[in-house]
Amino acid sequence: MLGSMTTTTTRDVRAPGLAALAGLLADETRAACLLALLDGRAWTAGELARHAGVAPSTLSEHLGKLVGGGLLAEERQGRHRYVRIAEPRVAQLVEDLAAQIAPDTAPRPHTLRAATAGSAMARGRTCYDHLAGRLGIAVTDALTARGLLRQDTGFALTDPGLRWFEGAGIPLERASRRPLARACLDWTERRPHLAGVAGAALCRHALDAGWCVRIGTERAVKVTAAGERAWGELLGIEAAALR
Amino acid sequence: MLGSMTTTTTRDVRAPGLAALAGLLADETRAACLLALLDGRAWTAGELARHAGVAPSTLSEHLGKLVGGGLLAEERQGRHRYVRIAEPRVAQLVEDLAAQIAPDTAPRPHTLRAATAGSAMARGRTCYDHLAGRLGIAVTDALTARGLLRQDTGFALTDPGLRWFEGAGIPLERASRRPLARACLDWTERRPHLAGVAGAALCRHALDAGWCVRIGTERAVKVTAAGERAWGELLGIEAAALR
DNA sequence: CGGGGCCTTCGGCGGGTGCCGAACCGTCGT
DNA sequence: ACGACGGTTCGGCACCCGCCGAAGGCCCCG
Repeated sequence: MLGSMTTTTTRDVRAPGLAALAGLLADETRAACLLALLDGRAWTAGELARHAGVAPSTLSEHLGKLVGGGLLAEERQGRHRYVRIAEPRVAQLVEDLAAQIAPDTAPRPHTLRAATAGSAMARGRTCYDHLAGRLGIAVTDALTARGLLRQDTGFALTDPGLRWFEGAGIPLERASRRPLARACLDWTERRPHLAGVAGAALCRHALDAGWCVRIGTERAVKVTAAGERAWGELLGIEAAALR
Repeated sequence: MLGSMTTTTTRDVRAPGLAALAGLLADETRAACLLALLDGRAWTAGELARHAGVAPSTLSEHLGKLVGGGLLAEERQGRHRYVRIAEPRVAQLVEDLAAQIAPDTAPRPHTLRAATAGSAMARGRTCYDHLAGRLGIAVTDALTARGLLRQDTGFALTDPGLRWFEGAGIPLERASRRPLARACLDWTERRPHLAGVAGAALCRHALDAGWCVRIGTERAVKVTAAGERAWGELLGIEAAALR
């Protein structure tokens, strides 16, 4: 990644790569794009322009930088330019960065519509490719309480945890360079939840199996009736904790 | 942290906090300062100015931004202004960011002096408050091979691992909000090594007990003769792996 | 084949910011 | 008490970069 960065430097003390990478994130419009793309989907340039509130021409230049920097991957289809986050590590980086921001610095919603949308997001949402919000926390806590996930000495699945995934019919790609389990700090709950290969597999399975459905066009997800049963049977999660 | 950031925004889609935080890292001079401060020590403003190759007045302004943004903490002593990384999570953020940069993008050393210093750094160094380089990898691998650290399902100490730290006389602060074990991606070896509370405690103990000593004014560390014995007895690390 | 939608390129504008040198202030040493 | 030194403030300069509108290209659809 970061293919287009110059390496010309007089002193090896300098860090052009680091500054250039941070520079890609250091613009409000580009940051808004990356946060929007954290939903894991591919957006068109026009959608992002309207979302960020800038002219299409302006956004086109931003996309050029983000794609050139390796943060985004693009896919041209006819007259549309679809763009998505290039790699999970990019999503992780944006998440980590966002988690550094003090909670009280985050803007509060003003309108009722934004408030209800916000509370839906707080209940449950996807964070790139895994579950977050109160739902993500509840699942992570349940895994931990049942001895399937270990958080007290780090963050890793246990052997019973591996068997649980197998028993639930959720295959885990173990050959991946990506870590099997990783902590992602939730920026509404300020608590870690399950990310990594296992987090992504669990989220995908929950959506495929109809345990959760996406609501609206945002990242928010809702637990279905079937989901309440499944989460309860498999992890002993109370239905009340999912609402 | 990030106390001085404005929250005035017309749309909650915007992410002024994220962009502002990234903006602090998006300058070559500031990035050079942060990388230098990754040695965990406190530097004076003048040292940093000479290190970065800019006028003292210029660096003073940079320090104002970094301190104001909560990334650095300062301590005034007489006519000196000592500055250090404010919190471990800031160091973690810089490490994560640096790890994103492609290895072949990293500048290669030009002079012989830089090359030898580079190889000393590659052998062993500190990464903020824990061990890195080949030494850090060797220790992490040895912990993993002995079943004290689990990397295959995430990154966490095992129960024998907890007892090992106790038996070695290395106390672990368990009440901390900081994770006990965390993976830090080494940017010379491109492999994870032990960070977090356990990594910091192990590094501090290794320096206190004389297993390692700092060489030069950089982050590089060297394994002593006593260290070779200790690493061998406690973790079965071959002396050859430490050189 | 023509029209409209999506995107990109280009020119130009304005604001932000990194940089320096000069002047100033406080501290430490002599 | 004086000078040296480290750090800061200020003014000014130059550059970079985000923004827009206008114009053009490309693709799809009618």
